[in-house]
Amino acid sequence: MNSDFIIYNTLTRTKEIFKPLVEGKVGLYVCGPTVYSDSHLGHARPNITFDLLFRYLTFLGYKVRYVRNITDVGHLEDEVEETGEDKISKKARLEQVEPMEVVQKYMNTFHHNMEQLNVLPPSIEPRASGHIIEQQLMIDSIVKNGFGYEANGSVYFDVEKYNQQYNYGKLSGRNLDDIKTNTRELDGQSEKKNSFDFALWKKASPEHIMRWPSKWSDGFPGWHLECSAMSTKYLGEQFDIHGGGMDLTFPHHECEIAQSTASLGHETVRYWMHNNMITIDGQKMARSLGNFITLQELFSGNHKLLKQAYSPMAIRFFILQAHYRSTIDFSNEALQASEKGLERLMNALKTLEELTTSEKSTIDISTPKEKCFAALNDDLNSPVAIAHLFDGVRMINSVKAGTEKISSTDLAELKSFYHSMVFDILGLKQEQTADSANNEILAGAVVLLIKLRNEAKANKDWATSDKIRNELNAIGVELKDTKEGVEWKLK
RNA sequence: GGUCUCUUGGCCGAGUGGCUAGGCAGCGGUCUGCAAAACCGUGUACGGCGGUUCGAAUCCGCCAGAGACCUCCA
Repeated sequence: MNSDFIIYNTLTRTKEIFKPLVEGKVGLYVCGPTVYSDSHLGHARPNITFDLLFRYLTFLGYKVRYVRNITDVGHLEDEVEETGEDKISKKARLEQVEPMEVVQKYMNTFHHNMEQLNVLPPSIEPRASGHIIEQQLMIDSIVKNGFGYEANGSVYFDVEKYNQQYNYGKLSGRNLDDIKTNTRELDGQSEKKNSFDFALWKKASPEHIMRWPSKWSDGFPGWHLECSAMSTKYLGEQFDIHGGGMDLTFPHHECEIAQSTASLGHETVRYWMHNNMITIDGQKMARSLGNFITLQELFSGNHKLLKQAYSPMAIRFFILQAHYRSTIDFSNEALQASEKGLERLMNALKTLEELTTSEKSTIDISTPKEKCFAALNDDLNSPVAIAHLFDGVRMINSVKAGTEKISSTDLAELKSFYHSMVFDILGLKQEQTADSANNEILAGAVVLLIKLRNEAKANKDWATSDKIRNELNAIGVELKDTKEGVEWKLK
């Protein structure tokens, strides 16, 4: 690549040329899910966005260490109850359910869903529960440096003191005075010096079952701490990119900066990247609004808002068709449009394998290619890259239709470009509809029926030929009469 | 209430001070026994009102509407 890769840095609010800390290597940390319930449509966004980043950086030749955590401690207790089928008494429930059971169950679901979406696994997937010691050590250094204080077995971060020396609010564009006047006063915060101080270590209440011993109390780490501790552990005291959803900017990422700075004396992250939200009818998806759709429901179509099932690839394509920093509004219409567009793109990839070549090309294949990469280099602009991919689709179809010609060298280049862009970078794949054994039997039967239909056609017995076509269509096999003969495929 | 963002053709969505993506849907045509697919042609959209400018949908102001964060959140 001869042009620079540019990314938007939330910290500076500008697009910056990406320069890794170490030549040829990239350290990438992304906030992963809290595994207390099924993964939902919202989880698809950051994971696909940063999967694209991971894939593209890799394609550019970087050796990427991608760390994405699993949050499996902290506020888990409350959430377990909220999944509430019915109101089993708290105590009974806590006695019956091992928290790690909940964690394991939803972590498995998450992994399965990510695989369906063709999201590559990260290089390291650390769990907060496995890094309690690292977190405790970090608390030690924060306290030692004077930015943390103990109160009644819990440890809090002293935001006001930190802000005297550093800038609390630099990422989210807030200043402490505003926060002071606008933070809601909540009950039970009396042990904190200020309401905006946040917990580094929380003493566990008697019924809280996830707890670890410490010199302060039996308790659990504060919810911002894991990312600071684990990113530093695996990527070093300074690393390239930290990603996550926009809703994490404040307070989560702001607190991460404060913790790391308070502990190490300097910031760790060079580029902050934030993906925007998915909305439904213009509103963020939330349990309380009743517009919450899990990935499982999306793939099966089993939800009142869904008119049909949507394949994982249709969801992936839908998300890639919007820029990651824009909100994207969910609707059946939009998803159906993506589904059809994806089909068109994937058909063109099959067509690419069947094209006949000519002496000279009448098309310029370098244009879509260059524009595609230019788009990705410009802050990962996947929608524009896809637009240029469709320009190429028109070329491919024109060659097939015979209105344009392509040389063998151009065809080879075009194939290689489409394979890299569509499969390796965008991470799309042809969907499998049946296993290969079934396919063989099915193919034999379909070929036989096509043969019978051809005989009927030869006799101008349109009733029979249409019947065969319609019946096959009804069970999911689509026939097309082309100049080269009859083509068929599973719908 | 505070901070911030957004408002693009039927739908989704890029982009940008003049050369005005793309997908889906629609319409007309070619092809076909018909259909499908494919191909060709077709839409001067940028919330409203002012201002700056030779020129703004793109910059500025005001108004209206929507949303995000401020509490767990992707």
